Amino acid sequence: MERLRKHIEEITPLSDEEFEHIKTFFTLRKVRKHQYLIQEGDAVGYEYVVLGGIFKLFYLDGEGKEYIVQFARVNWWMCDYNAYFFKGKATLNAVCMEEGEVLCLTLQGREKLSADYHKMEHFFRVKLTNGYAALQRRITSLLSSTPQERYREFSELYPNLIQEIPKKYIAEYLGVSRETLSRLYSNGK
Amino acid sequence: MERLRKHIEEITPLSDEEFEHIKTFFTLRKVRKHQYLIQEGDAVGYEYVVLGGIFKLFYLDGEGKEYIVQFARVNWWMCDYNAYFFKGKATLNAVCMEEGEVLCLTLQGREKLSADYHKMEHFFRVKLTNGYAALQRRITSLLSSTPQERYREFSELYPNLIQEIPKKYIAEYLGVSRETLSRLYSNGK
DNA sequence: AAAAAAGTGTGATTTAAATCACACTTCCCC
DNA sequence: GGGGAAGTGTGATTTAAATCACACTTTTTT
Repeated sequence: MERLRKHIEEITPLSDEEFEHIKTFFTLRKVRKHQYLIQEGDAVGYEYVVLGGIFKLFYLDGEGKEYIVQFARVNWWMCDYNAYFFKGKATLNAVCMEEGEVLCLTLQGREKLSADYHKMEHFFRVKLTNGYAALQRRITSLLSSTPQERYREFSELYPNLIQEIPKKYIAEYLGVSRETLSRLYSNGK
Repeated sequence: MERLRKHIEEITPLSDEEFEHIKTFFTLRKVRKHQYLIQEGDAVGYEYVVLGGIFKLFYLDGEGKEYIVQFARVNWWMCDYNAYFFKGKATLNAVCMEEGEVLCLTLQGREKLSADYHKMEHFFRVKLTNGYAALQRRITSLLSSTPQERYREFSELYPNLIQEIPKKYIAEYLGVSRETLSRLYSNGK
């Protein structure tokens, strides 16, 4: 929980009492490899802040092919936000790729925290601001860049992830086949 | 300005005095066809709320090809948020496609409004929430859907836009060539 | 009202990437 | 520690979409 406090305080300072109350909205969950946090078709009760481990958020098409919308590591937030905010069924899946822990927050929790603490509303707004800007960049990249450029951008943005996760999944994130990705760096990148 | 009030009050009610003060942060600007609101390479001083007209936000690559990140019509917000929030140079362009009006808001304005009025911070958070969810869906679609599926999704989401803007630009939004898009609906969709 | 610019449909050709196929390696998990 | 699953590289083939080319239409501009 101390990690959560640090995370929030990167954006806004909290008093001890405030944090004592705020933290009651979060529940800790340990997650093992291959475990699902969100499953397509189910309601989405929580959003997740990663405390440790690696997760992927992905869409599964009719033929069983995966398309990775997001990876998530420590301090990343992860959810199928369409289902979560609008109380629909998940179209995305979230799975643990490397054992770790997450904190879970319900939508009511999020809204209550935002309503009760201007600070927390501010915190969420700043996080969303950053996230929105990042997604805008990702869209630009998906539209305009070649696979090799996307690979380069990715390795600059997440140099550590490149080492730690199978290239197969990086291909699924970049929107190319694993074979094409493999040829990108065996040939002259 | 009444339209702005209505727009904000879709999310949170405002007293007359509140709105009187809030509106001072916005400046009105009439925009003619082909006019730029944001130009690649420049600093991004404002974000824009559209009161009327149609706008496109796009990336221009080295060969002069356009890739449309977003269209914007009444009540849509539009900006190169990476440049705006992080005070960098624009990599995107925003241009008027059909004469109209926008309200302009500086980053300090936005932050001041958010700090002074919990309500406004709430308003911005809700707008970002919706926007984030929409971009998450767009990414899923760009990764996993075929051009024909993306075209169908687009025409369901924005049936009116389909009529009103040249198909050429819809192609640039969907990430296909205009020829391919043209063949999609001449053949059996 | 005429000229220019922008947008559109459709065929022919090229091309980048997907798919298929298979051998090899590494990672887990019983 | 051995067996199966998961991941990887590389060639051959197929395929969807980009590109090129051009005629035609519509919209803007002056």
